[in-house]
Amino acid sequence: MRKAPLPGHASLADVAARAGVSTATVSRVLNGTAAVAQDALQRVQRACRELNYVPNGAARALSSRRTRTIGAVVPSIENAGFAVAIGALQRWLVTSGYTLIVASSDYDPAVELREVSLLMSRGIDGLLLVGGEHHPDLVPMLEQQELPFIETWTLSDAHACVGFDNVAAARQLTDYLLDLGHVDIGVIAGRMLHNDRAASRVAGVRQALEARGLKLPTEWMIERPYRILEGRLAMKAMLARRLRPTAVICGNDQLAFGALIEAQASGLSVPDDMSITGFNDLDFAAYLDPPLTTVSVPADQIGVIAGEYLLGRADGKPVLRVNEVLTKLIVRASTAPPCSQR
Amino acid sequence: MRKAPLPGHASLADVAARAGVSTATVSRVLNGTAAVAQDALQRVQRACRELNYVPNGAARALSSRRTRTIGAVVPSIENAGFAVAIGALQRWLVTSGYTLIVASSDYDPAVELREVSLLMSRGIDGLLLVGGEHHPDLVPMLEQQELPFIETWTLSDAHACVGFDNVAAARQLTDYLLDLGHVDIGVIAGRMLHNDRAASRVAGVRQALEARGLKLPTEWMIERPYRILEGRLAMKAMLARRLRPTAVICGNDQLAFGALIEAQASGLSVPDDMSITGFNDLDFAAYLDPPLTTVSVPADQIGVIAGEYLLGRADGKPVLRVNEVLTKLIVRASTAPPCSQR
DNA sequence: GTTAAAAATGTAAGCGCTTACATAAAGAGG
DNA sequence: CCTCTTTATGTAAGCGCTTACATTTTTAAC
Repeated sequence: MRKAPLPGHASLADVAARAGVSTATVSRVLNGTAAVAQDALQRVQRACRELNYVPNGAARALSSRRTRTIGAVVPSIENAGFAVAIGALQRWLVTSGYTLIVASSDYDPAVELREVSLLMSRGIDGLLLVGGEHHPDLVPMLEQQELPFIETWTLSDAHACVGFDNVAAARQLTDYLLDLGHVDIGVIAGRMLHNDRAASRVAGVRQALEARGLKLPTEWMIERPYRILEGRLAMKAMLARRLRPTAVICGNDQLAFGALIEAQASGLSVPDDMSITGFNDLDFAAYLDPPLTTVSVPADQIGVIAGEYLLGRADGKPVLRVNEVLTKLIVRASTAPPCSQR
Repeated sequence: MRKAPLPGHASLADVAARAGVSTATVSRVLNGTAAVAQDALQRVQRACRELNYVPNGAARALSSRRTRTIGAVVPSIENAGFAVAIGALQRWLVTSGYTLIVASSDYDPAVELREVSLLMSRGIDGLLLVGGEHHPDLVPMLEQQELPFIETWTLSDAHACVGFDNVAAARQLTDYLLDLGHVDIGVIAGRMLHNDRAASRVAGVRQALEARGLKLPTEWMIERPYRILEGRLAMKAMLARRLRPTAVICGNDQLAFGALIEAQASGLSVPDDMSITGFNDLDFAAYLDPPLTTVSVPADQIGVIAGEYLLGRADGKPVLRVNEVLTKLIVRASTAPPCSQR
């Protein structure tokens, strides 16, 4: 049941026939897997052009057992950090002829598991995951199918990873505040359920505090989704407490943004009356009033390194299991010593 | 060369053998394409579970001639609007078992063409594009391969589309400013080269102006990439002019943000000394000081409708070629009548 | 009980590539 | 000029599914 030789949908066999060579030779030209004589090569290229030949990826994947596709499942593609990493990853992959499938898990391990299953049945050669906290069936499934994967935004001692130590980063930020003289420090964290990065950051704050004999009071610890509005609400709640902290560490820049405007709306001066910090150093952080002290995270590097790892694995090349990227404390004007110190 | 019956990598034939049925029956169970007896169905499901069966998407795509994958090529996945649309599209697709491949063109038609070629050769059943301005070879290529595609963020009279009339939206915004009494209106536009949305918005401003016998002076028309910093620079340049406008229309919220802080840094009061508007109504727009007057765009709707269209086409169902979504003028506090009017 | 129609299942031919392996052509060495 | 490599090309067997078609089993109708 050979199809009619329409100009569209030409197969490799059509190209071979037109170029007067075998399908094997055409395949060699297309993939550069073996030397082909000059004239044959040109005849094949010409035939491809004339027939508007578009390779059939499914057939190629089936016979070569490589899909040339990488999957990425992130909590939310709308999150600027993940979007940047995804963008960097894709731009890197395309230089090797790979495509990228993306999916969002909405911070739900069950959804993440389903998405990964779908990607696997669709066919991928590698997978990018965020964080180290997954559905219990996820990693066994990946290992059982021998699918290379890498965890991002975290450092793992079990799996391949590219990221940073969230605990240490938060500790550094807290130490900076402590060194400034702050003692009463509050936290507006992201939701910690199914988000080990958020949880680690809070743990880092606690560690730094405890190292100086301080504690994080329950009433100064508020947990909210990563949104500007939620930051406002959280700050409003915090300011309603009997005592208020002199510095508030926020889980990310959005929460900090919201916290900042709410503090100002309540008549507080930042940083004079209260210091506020963010995390991620998104584009707007430098332009808030006052400019936000935060921690920059090289999301693009994370994406690229994940790509290098995954393609390396796909090609059987040696790769590093653990890839640490550097975060940096960006001190701007939203932090200062507490009133009492001046 | 039958592979060893490892627990991983079981094929449909392995499942069939274990369940004591033919491969056709297994396929029917998996796809629900035909009725299967109760007991056979259960035996098959059990066998799948026991063998950890994962379907081979390449084989499925090859024989069924459907990849169950949609492609999306946007200018930049880092752009919040596109990220939202992509997220909404993916969440919609997954409910039908479809996956999404994404790629960024960086506002370059040549790159867009390459990305689309790559996606086509990898195999997709439909394609989302942004805007109506492409490389001349792009649409012919899609039509020749009979690949369903839809243009987004724009309305087209030639192709399928989901979006809005950028000219009309900008006109509405400008009319609002004109009604407020502004006569001296400047524009900080996004780069118009290879971005018909940006160009259309400027055209809309011009139309509204001309309808009242006004013009957009060259020195009040600045074109910059969509970034906060660029907005600052643009405003700085505009304020350096001999005469300054009483209102500045910015191509998007980022430019408006930058313009706003630069105006304030120069000692201007917004909106008293100058009105400023944005476009898109991103999350931060409502929280700027003053809150930004802008135009909201339902990016999530665009993504979902694009998904409906593409899946509809893939299933041969009737679909609407033109899908208009509604933008809305969001009046906040960054706009007011000009000084002279008060 | 017989027969026709409906329902369930099986058979096997591809889908369009890649890639061992076989074969032929072209150089190299003596 | 003939054999031995080396290089270029062809042959054909899958890759793991779907699906038209054939066959068998069940159910319904009379």
